[in-house]
Amino acid sequence: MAKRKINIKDVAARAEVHPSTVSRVMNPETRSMVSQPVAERIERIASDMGYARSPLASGLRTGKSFTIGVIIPDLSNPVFPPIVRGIERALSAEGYIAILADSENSQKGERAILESMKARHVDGLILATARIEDPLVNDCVEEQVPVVLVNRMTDTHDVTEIINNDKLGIQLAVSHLIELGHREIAFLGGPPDTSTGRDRYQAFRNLAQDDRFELNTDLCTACSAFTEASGHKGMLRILDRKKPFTAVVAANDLLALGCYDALQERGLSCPDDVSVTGFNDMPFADRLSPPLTSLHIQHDELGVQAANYLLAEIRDDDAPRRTIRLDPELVIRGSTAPPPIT
Amino acid sequence: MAKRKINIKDVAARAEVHPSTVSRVMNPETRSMVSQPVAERIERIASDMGYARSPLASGLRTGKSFTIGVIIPDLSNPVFPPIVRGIERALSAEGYIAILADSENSQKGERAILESMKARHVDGLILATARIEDPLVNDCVEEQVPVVLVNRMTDTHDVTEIINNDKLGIQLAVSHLIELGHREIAFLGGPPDTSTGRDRYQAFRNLAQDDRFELNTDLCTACSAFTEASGHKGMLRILDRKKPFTAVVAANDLLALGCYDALQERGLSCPDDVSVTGFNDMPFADRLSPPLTSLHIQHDELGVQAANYLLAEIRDDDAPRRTIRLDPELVIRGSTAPPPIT
DNA sequence: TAAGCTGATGCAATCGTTTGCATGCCAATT
DNA sequence: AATTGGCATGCAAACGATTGCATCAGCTTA
Repeated sequence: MAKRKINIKDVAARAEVHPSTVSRVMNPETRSMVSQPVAERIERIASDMGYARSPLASGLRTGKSFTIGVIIPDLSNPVFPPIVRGIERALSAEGYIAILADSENSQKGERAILESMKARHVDGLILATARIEDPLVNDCVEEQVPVVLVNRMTDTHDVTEIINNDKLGIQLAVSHLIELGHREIAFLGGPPDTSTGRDRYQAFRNLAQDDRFELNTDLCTACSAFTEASGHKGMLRILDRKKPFTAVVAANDLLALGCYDALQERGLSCPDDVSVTGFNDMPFADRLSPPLTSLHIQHDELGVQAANYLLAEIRDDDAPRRTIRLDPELVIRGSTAPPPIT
Repeated sequence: MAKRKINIKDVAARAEVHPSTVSRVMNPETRSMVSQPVAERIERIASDMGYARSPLASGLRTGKSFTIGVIIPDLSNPVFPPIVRGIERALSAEGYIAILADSENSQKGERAILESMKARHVDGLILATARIEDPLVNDCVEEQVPVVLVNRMTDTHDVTEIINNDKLGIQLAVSHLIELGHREIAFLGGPPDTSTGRDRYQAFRNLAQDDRFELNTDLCTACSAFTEASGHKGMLRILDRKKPFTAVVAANDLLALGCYDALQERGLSCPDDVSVTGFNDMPFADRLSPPLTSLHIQHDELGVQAANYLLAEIRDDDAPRRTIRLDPELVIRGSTAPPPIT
């Protein structure tokens, strides 16, 4: 026989006080309104009876749900699980929970998810799906739903963003290649409608202007998604242009993997013929063949900070919006080596 | 100016009917109670006004939340993201959402998460954390919270479980090794308090009894967690016993990776000196060095089925509990080869 | 034509909390 | 001694939906 769920009234009855008094005791904010001895007694009785307050009911009344929506473009991209984990850990420490959805990279999916989350009265949202122009973000801002972007940013609005310092990352990768002696460097870019796609490319171009190496746009291409397949196709495009190069900077590890495949198909060896750098330092990057030189980003920390800033905005409407950039670190592994001697 | 959230009363007022009528129209179950023309009019007005019903409020009244709790032991274990994805996809197709939590392999964490989820009135739970003796599962069963286990099973209760066919998996791995000519096979097992740990070991032992090869318990060990570090330590234990062997069956890919490390430390080459098989066929297993021969399990499908069976149990209290075993497939890659010629 | 039925809709209580306001008490102030 | 003030608590109306029951109109049927 399932013992009936006990509620605030049961506690009140047993303690011979009014339910509202119990409510005040249970809520840290209002706890001070009730006298010490009464509060203590109620607290004891409540825990004796195993009282647990119903977030549904209180949420209904207060409009808060202690629930955060998290939308991820693709959970099978290994960057995201650690971020989600960080988010989840930071949220649960504050009594919030995460409701997770994977949009599978579809804008339509995102919209549907967003609606469903708003209907559920999430207190805020963490989006890892943002594009440079993103109507979803607009909607949230307009409707005053607190939102924080993680890993990607948007241009159109003043929103808190927790992202990686892409400029620094690309700098580190390129410097490393230049030090090894590379001068003809290809760039395998991400989708230009994402900030990670655009900014990494921009950083790459800007470096070239510093005349540390020459930019050859024939050696640059943008892939339509951050996937192996897309990286593979992109690399083939570059190869087909028949311009010489000795290194590839990929905007993401998965693209780098696609690049591995394309090189192999064309009989080129990495790193003997071509060096490759990735971006993200995904789990097990050290175990790939060859182990991938990549930029380690602070996945967990990205998630943790996103969660914390979101909570700050939830608690204080006009907490300042900011853009936090976490610095990546170059991890040098076996996919980069000096260029072949010609 | 944020347009105020419109509710069922607003719609009722505009349509000049009673809120209850609107409620009936909005709910497919009761839709038939109201006459066609009125229903249509209400529906039109509701969508004109952009009405969205509040799951909180209706949940409060009905006791349902259309929310499912998902507890994962470790999101950084690459088996889980695809499972979570499958779960999430299947749930959202039916209007449910997933609230995700990572217990970080701690029983205490699990308990806390469970409480928080029950307080939030989840309609059911999917646990990927089950141990063979699992008090959490007991609690759920006792309190009649629908629960489905995924990837792991428990002995103590009659609960629906969606798991991999471990016996078949181990059979496939061992047969493969025997065909290659191996006779002295080591076993790197998982935690014996998990079904995946225990059953894989049991399957391994039973095969030995079929006298296809000889079981040598000196060549078998159990690791305390499904992690690389634990696999590494386990493999060193086996190596230190100085018994000859030419192959290792690991109960999980991460253990196999730890095994790679241990072998390398001792100057042994895989697969030239020792063949290794994994289990799970984690993403990028094909790109490891050497590419890992492993058992491909249907991650997505595991998740999808878990979600679907859970929904079935939610809708029908006494839907039968079952144990579904999905068959894995052996994927042969570069970590297995004939034993060295002596 | 009265009784009975059916189908559509309204009524009001309910789910479990929160919270602005009212109340009542006691101590302090003048 | 009367007024003021403050503190602790009770009261009751929300929050937004659902649902058993009542009602009522319009039919059928005897």
